[in-house]
Amino acid sequence: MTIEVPENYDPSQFDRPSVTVDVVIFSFIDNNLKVLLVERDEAPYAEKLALPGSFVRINESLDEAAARALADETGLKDVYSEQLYTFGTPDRDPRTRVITIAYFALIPYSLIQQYPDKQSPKAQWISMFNLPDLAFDHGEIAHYALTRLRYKLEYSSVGFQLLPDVFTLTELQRAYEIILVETLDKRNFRRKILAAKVLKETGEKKKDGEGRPAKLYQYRDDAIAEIKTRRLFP
Amino acid sequence: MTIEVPENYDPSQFDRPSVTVDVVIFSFIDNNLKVLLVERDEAPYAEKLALPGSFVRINESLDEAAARALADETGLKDVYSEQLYTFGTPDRDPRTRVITIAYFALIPYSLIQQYPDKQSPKAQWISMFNLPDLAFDHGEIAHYALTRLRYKLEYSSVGFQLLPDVFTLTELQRAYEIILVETLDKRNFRRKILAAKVLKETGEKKKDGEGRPAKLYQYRDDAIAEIKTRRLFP
DNA sequence: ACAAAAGTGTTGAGAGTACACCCATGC
DNA sequence: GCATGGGTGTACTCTCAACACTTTTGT
Repeated sequence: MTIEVPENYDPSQFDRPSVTVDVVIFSFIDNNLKVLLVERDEAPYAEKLALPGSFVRINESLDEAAARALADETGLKDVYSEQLYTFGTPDRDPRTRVITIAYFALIPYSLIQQYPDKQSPKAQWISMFNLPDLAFDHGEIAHYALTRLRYKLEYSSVGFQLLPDVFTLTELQRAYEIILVETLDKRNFRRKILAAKVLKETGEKKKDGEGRPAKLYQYRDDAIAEIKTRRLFP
Repeated sequence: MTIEVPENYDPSQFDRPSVTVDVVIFSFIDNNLKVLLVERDEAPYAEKLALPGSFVRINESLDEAAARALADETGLKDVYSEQLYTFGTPDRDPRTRVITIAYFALIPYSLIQQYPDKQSPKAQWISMFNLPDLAFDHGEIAHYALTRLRYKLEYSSVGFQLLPDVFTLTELQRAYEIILVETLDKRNFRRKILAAKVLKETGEKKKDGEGRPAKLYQYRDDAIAEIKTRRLFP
């Protein structure tokens, strides 16, 4: 919704900043890390892409606002999401002072495919490694989220959240490799992921594709995703 | 000119939340981790202690607002400070909707002692291990900051920021032990701290105190405080 | 000389890393 | 039977963790 404001509109007359949430929604699609972006059709930055976001309503929590923004664009609820950082330089939105609490979320693309009509027609999935200029400081926010995602891949095991319900270890490894931009040793990767005990075999095997069929795994809901790293002090 | 407004926009009411910063300021005083708290003299929570904080002004960044809040209570500028988390449940302040961006800061008590008159008379240093009930959700925020501090002690080496300009390794170890609530091995502690190359000897020795005089160290400004931990994947 | 705190090395265990071949399936 | 990707084990290295005695000073 937009309203008309006078020519002499002066943002500083509002002594309260506006508060929004913006969500960096990642998924792994076509062997690529993609982020969900929406077209803006209002000034400023019309025709630039932006992160999905929303004003924080007066009676909802920040987490709720982020979940709502995510659901508006994807139709999904109850996905992995966490608060990222709060961005609030005075000039990040040229219209008025806007402080945004950024979130990041990981969703399996299979859920989107299941209900394709629930995804907003304005939303599109763009490769994180080939981002266009985004509106506001959203490019910076997206890259901050990527850094956080890489960091989390290293000390926890949230990688599954980006993949379909069932997947092979090779597919999981491929996702790690593409996001981290490096190759990993197959045997060591498997040993560590399995040692973390966050996966369970489904008993099924992947039928399509060439070569020997791969075992299919899924995430154990009861598992704790944090992998203990060595501590600095014992 | 048009601007975007919330979907539930109602011009007759103020639908913008207030935005504040609150700062958890730690120092190590009298062999204890202490946090700087201020007396409130207005309702609600009059006579309860609260974190130092301030409304975010319309033309200052969040970092600037936090630095200002910190300087108002301590007289100090340019101290270690970072954004912690943003708290925004609708009822955290009973008067009105207030979203607060929490920061945490580490300062050496010696700086306070140097200019004692610059510290606000309303401010007091309270043991983090014996906190009274604080106003709003400030108790929760302070404990969140403690968790972050402990975590940072383990993978980086920010411990010095809590100590005077020069200190002995035993004093530094004592601080780690008290904050982490565990005893550390003296030889292993020294080896790791020195291997991180964030300290330099001053050449001086501590003269007072009993026993053999200890070498005095200070922080190397050019050092990088992050200690590399083992990565999950090579 | 003794009390008090500073300072210093070594060894065993466990995790990390590097590396190459056999297996199951479809065509 | 061969092409394709799946799956497996082992040896070396390095960091971590545990542990006790000597050194320097003041009294």
